[in-house]
This record gives sequence, C-alpha cells and structure tokens, in this order.
Amino acid sequence: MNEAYDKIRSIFQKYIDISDEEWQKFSSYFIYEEYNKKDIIRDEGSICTYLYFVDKGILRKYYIDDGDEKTFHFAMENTFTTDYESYLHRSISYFVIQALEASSIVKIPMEALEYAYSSMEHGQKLGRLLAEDYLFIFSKKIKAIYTKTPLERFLSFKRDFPDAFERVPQHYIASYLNISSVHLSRLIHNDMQKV
Amino acid sequence: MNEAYDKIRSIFQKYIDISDEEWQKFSSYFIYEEYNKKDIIRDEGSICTYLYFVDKGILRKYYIDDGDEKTFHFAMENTFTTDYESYLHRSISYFVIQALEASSIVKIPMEALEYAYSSMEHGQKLGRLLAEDYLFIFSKKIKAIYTKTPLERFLSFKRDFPDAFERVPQHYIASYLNISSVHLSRLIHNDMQKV
DNA sequence: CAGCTGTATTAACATTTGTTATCGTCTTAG
DNA sequence: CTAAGACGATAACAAATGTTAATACAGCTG
Repeated sequence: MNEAYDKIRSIFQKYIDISDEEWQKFSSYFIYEEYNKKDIIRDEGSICTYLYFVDKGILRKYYIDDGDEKTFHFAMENTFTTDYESYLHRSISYFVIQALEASSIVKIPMEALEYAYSSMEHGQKLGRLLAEDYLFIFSKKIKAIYTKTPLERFLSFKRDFPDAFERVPQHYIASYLNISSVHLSRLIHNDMQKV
Repeated sequence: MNEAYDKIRSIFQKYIDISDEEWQKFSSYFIYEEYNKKDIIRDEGSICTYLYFVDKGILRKYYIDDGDEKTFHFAMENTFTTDYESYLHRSISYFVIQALEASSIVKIPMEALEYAYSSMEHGQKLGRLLAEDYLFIFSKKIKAIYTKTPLERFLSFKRDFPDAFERVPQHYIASYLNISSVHLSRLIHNDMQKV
C-alpha cells in the first residue's frame, strides 16, 4: 500500500514538484483496495469519480453495447484508468472497469485532483500534463483505426503491449481491436505469414 | 483581423481571466492570414508549431495514407485545429491542413502557449482546459467508432455538424467517417428510411 | 460558348468481416 | 476428482464494405 502510494508520487513527481505537505494532503484522499480475478471494480450508471491506479494486476475498461462488450482499454501495472470525460462533464458513465487478474489498486477520488488544481503550487500544470498524456493515448488509437488494417492493429498491439498480449485472453484483445474473436483467430492463423 | 483576435480572447476568457497586459503580449504572437479555396495551410513533414483558429471558412485536417487521404477533422468557424500531439512530442506531423473554402485564419504559434504556461497567471489552467476539450473531441470520436455503424455515425455527424454537412463535399465526409464514398452514397440512398 | 474538372450515383463484382455452430482443450469450482 | 464453464480453432454461410468503372450533372475556366 505505501509502496503503491510512493510509486504514484514518483510518477507525478516526473511532471511537477510536490512538497511533502502537499503530498500528505493529496494522498490522504487515496483508497487502497484489492480485488479478485473478474471482480467488477466500477460498474456503469454513475458519474466516474475516481482515477484508478493499477499497483498489481490488469484492469479492463469496457462498454456494454447492445448486449456485447466493447473493450476500450487495458490498464497495466503502474498506469491509470478512468472515464475522465464522465467526470469533466458530470455525465453518467457507461464504462465498466473489471479486474482481469487478482489486482491491487489505488482509487484516487476526483476531490484529490480538485485539491491539486486549487491548492497545490503546480497542480494546474499536473492537470495539464495528465490531460495531455491521456489525449495522446486517444490520438494514437484513432490514428490506428484510420490507417491500419485489423491485422496491422493486432501486430502493433502485440509489439507495443507484449505484456498485455501474454496475459489477456484473446477474445478481449479482439474486442479491443474492434473485430470479432473469430476474425482475430482467422487473422492470426491465416495471415500472419503475409507480414 | 482585430475582430478575430477579440473572438479568440472571448473564447479563452470563458476558461480563465486574462489581464489586458497578458493579452497584449499573448496576442502579439498571432499571425493573421487569408487563404483561397483548396490552399494548403500546413503541409506534412514538420513539427506542427501552430494552433489554427478559423475566423472564416472551413479547414480540413487529413493524412495521406498509402496514396489516399484520410480526413480526421473539419475545423468550422470559431474553432481551432492543430496536431498538438506532434508539438507535444516534438515529432514530425504527417497531417495536412487545407482550406475547403476561402478562409481567414489566425495562426497561434506554440511559443504563445509557452508564454501562457510560463508567465500568465492562469496559463497552466488554460492549457489544462484546452487539453481537456481536445481530449473530449477524441473520446467522442472513438466511442462513435466502437459503438456505431457507419450509417449511425453519418446521422450523428449530420445532426451534430449540420453546417459542415451542408458545406463539405460528401466524399470528404465519407473519408471522415472512415468509409468509401461509394459506400456512403449507398447508405444515404438505400438505408436512410430504415432509421 | 465549349470543354474540363470535381462530384455524386449506380451497378457489378471482390474482399473483408461478422454470425452461428461445433469441437477439443484447458481451467476452475465444488 | 469431476463436471461445468471458458477459451480458442475451424467451417459454412451471411452481411457489410471496398473497388472499379460507367454515367450524369454542375460549376468553373479559357
């Protein structure tokens, strides 16, 4: 738990200077929790008011669309996930966040960010840099969808996230790539040698 | 020109307070330019160092992928466009920005933003809010791709951007929706009544 | 005015991708 | 240990989407 908090501090510290007093107050909002495989960490239907930090394990963020699950994101160790848009616009989030493995996570309530924005010396800068990072993830995803075939997207995924490729069931990866699991299986077995 | 600058100020002023002195310095970086229909405003192959504000006209941001153009964004009047990711990561941008109509635009060099971040009282907050807005546009786009059929995406586009729908050639809209122009034409003429 | 260019529609056909169902293997819960 | 369920491969077929080509029409340009 304390190690997890320290990891978060060192990540934020790469962006801005945080004094001990600021950190003490900021981290006092944190909630440390452990989950079993397949546990639902956050269900749909409410405003998303936490930023989730993955200390151990893997989280999957997905959306239920007309009965089937669309996987938007895998949050690996030492990264964050949330539905920040829901929080920003105070709108209901339809995302579900689930543990794919036994996971330990840190829930950072949005009040902590509000404290940072209003009272930490470089809080606004932290917010800007986090938003810019988040934006970059989205931007990469859009470019991939526009310019790459499903097979290319799969290969990029495998290259960029070898860890996720090993640990995540293939049909979730298919969902992440926005293709059916049958089609992904076909691509892997029929088209890999073409590349 | 001055009216355009005033419009930009009032947009930014919705986010933060800007003093007259700050605005004077900030806007001194601006470059006002006019373009003819089909002019290329920014060509690919360099780091994108401007934020483009559309005073009049429409801009199209696209990418040349294996010979054909992928349209990522239409920037309508009183909105901005750029390849912020290129600037943030100091990486070559492959986006082209083109005027679809005779357009007057304001080029805001990234130095202006750097000035804001370093020297304006609420500059970091402005940066955060701009990044959050930008992020939200991307997020909407991704959700649309994951959860909607091309026809639904077309109808959303028509509803959300009626002005663009009227003024932009249909094959650019097809490219924006990531489908072929032939297919879009088919959807419009065969499937509209289904909705 | 005549021709050119850009744009949209349509048809025919090819390719990609999805759906459903079946099977074998492996994991997991009891 | 055993039964149920999860997972991935495969086949057959259906639906969606792309490609190419032909045509028509409008707007521009010399």
